[in-house]
Amino acid sequence: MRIVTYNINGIGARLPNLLRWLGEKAPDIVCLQELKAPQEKFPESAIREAGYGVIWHGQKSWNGVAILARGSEPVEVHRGLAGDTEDLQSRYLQATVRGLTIGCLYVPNGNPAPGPKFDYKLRWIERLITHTAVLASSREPVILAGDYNVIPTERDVYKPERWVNDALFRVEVREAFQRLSAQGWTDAIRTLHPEATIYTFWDFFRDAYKRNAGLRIDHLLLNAAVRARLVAAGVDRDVRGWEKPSDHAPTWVELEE
DNA sequence: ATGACCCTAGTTTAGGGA
Repeated sequence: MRIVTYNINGIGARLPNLLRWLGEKAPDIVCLQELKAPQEKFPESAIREAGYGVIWHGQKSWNGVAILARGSEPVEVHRGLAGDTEDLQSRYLQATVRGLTIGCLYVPNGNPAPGPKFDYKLRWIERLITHTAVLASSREPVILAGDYNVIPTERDVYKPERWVNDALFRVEVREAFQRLSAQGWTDAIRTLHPEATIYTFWDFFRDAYKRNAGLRIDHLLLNAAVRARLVAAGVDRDVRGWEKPSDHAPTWVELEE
């Protein structure tokens, strides 16, 4: 059973790409981020015709998350994170699918740092940490899949020295990601590939993909109940080389049924 | 250090992304 996170950078512009990928890979559960579409403009019928049940939380122009399930309907449990009633950004959706709890998340970018956007990022991660505490220790299987906008370590970026002051790599952010992980989450890709250079994002600028000047910022965190079932993890890197690609590539785990 | 590119909104240039 394959679970994937994929920042598609605009579902309007990326729909042909997304449908091709769904057809070729037939992933079981897909978490999408950056829909960049209001609720009513989500291409629900195209997704359903491809064989997927779906829930989504749209937003005009920016953000937006969705959970797709092949041959079944995700059952929504949470829409948004508690802790800030004034936060209207669509960045968190949680559902149960085929016995799994799936948190689909899109952490704020946070640049420029320091500044209000960076403060919002740090606060958002704290709200996430509060929300996930009980999930980490749950005996039920839970996966937190998404675009974390966090480069966890120097191994996860092509030139770490260039990123030390960036909101994706600043120590406050890495420290917060560490505290989240310390609740009992397993970073699937890094656990199965401890030394490998693996990226999930390549800038549109400067031929970043061709040069493999990438970042690893899309992660699947597994609680102990899922960790026991983990058999493989990777990135559909070739999708980044398709025509009109997103700047991110689908990032996945394979679980025993 | 800078700017390179892409998406959206909605009319043409600006904001956001990372």
